[in-house]
Amino acid sequence: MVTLAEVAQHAGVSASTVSYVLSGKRSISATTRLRVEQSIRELGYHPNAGARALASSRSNIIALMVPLRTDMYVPVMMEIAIAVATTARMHGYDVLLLTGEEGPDAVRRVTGSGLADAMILMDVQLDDERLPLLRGSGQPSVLIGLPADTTGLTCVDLDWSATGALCVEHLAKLGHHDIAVIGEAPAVYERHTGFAERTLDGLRVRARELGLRVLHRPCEGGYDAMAVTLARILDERPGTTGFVVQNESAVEPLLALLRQQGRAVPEDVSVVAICPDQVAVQASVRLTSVGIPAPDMGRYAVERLIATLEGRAAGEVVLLAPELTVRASSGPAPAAS
Amino acid sequence: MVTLAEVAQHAGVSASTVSYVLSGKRSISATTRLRVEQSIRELGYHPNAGARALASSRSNIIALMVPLRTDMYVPVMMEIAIAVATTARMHGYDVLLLTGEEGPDAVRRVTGSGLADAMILMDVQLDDERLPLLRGSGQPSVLIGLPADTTGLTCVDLDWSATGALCVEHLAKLGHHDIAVIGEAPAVYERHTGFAERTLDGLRVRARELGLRVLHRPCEGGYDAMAVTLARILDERPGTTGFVVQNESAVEPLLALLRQQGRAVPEDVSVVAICPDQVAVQASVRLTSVGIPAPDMGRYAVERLIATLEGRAAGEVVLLAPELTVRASSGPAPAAS
DNA sequence: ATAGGTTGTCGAAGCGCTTCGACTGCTTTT
DNA sequence: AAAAGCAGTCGAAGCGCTTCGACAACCTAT
Repeated sequence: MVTLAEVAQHAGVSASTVSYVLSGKRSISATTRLRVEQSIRELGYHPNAGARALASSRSNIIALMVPLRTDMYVPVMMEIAIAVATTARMHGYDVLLLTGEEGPDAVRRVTGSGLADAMILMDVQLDDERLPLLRGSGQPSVLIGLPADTTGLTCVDLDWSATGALCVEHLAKLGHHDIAVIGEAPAVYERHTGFAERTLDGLRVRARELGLRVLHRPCEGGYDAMAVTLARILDERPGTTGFVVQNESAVEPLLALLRQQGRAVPEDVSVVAICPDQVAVQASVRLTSVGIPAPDMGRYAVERLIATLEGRAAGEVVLLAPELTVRASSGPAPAAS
Repeated sequence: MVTLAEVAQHAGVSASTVSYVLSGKRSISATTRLRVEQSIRELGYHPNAGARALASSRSNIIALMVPLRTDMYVPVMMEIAIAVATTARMHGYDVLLLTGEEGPDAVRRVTGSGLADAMILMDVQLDDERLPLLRGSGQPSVLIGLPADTTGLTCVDLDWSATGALCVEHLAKLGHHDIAVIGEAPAVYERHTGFAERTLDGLRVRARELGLRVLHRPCEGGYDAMAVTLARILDERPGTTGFVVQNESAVEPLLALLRQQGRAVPEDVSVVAICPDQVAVQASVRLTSVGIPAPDMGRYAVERLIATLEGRAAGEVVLLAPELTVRASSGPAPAAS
């Protein structure tokens, strides 16, 4: 293993000079810099991470806490994680992968040991138990998701409330009056995950303003669960012509079931999904959808975090505006029979 | 921030004693140990990760390199990643998330800087450019996937060749003669990803032994691509009654298209999928499938790695035996018309 | 009783880096 | 021409921990 001292000796300068060449924190003459850089290359020098962390008390690591539940759409999580890792690298940071499993302890451990300089938390619940710790520790952090109380916290999220409103507006404009919302699995609501509740609220409020009727049903993914849920919905509100689907894994089953029952999409019923664009275009009917900008969320989170680390920013909530793309699954409501 | 020295002072012992209490590397009297542990708790001490890494030259971090491509089934990646993180934590290790993007440079960086003690590589290609570096660096590592040359490497993977054979055997036993294989996206074959090629080889060899005809077609996911692929297959081999699907995102489209064409599953055609069990049971027809044991793969990888770090193991290839579960998508071949 | 082991503890020497103050020659200002 | 400033470099002091050798104090065998 090559050390700073060896590079210094090879280049004929002192260790501190090499350090300053590396960090750029003091001016170095062009000739010296070149010589040092040459030595670094020749010897294949890599600064030792531990020594660096010890001396500077900065690890250049960002901790990312991902949920290990699988009841939410996993590819979105993965996309966010990858965006976080990629963006972090662009800024010279590495990413430590923490699972939600450890819970608050992980926050304590990472904060206390100086393992990471900052944290990103995903899958934030409205009343998340990690938040008091985070506030108390003074650890720079960004939440992906919106808890109930955001004082002193930096949060990045899709504006789910606006997302819900947008879906219902689209259907209203097309003349639909009875809307059914296929929600996430019941467990998601039970643990008060912000995005699910906010979507529903935003949707309901706008629906009321527009004079639409809304029926909301949580739904596990898969065909069997969807079949039961759909049957109940059509039983209770036979006139339902618009569907908003938030649970990605219910989308395809819904389309298949509707087809099977002879209800044409979009002639008889319209479907609006809340899902990544890639899913929307790969479905059996190209779906009118509000996209989930996972990469943006990851990227923003890292950028906010680094701004905070550099003292360029403080607690703040960033809500990304939702965008609805009209595709082939929504159309004018059928004339009332 | 509380330091070792402060704990030592509080407990009335020397710093080294506290260190030995923590590591258990020398015997400590019960009374002293208790006193030290008490002080640690009272002061809320957490060892500093950087200092530890510097002094011991072990970071207790495992680097996990995940592909950032999205042309392969993402949830499997995520499941592996989560299993890796969870297992690693159980052994006192943290996980650093590296994206494939950096490629060989990441290996150099992590190896050189002592950031991580070991690496796990996913999405290994048959002739992976990271391998020479890995061999050269002496960095302990485990591959999830099987390259062409495994000398000196530790690898964990599903036995894809046996998987392919298993699928074809099942269909043969049911009396099918003409088999079509819906493969991964062409790009996956082009970059010589081991698992795709091995599956195909295993399947073909066994098919020849059993006297079956096999037609293989790579296929992007989604309805449109699948429609084209299916049309071509049925055009070339109208008598095809058995399908083996490796590309997860082609499965549902295939089922929908067959249904649409009036071919009943499993009465007219049988479908065997290679996918996680969860996907198999959630599909519109409960799929006969060979499962992908993602959590096992992650867990094994970490356990091998830790064994290597502790000098309890050397390079070795672990192939997990595939298991086929019969569900509702496969049945006896229809009588020849 | 004495040589030889154990057991439990301490002190000190680093691990490889960052960073602060100090110093040397210059160039600029007055 | 002296004072002041600046660019460029160095030496040394740590950062908080692990680990090695040393050394008491005690226990066992002869």
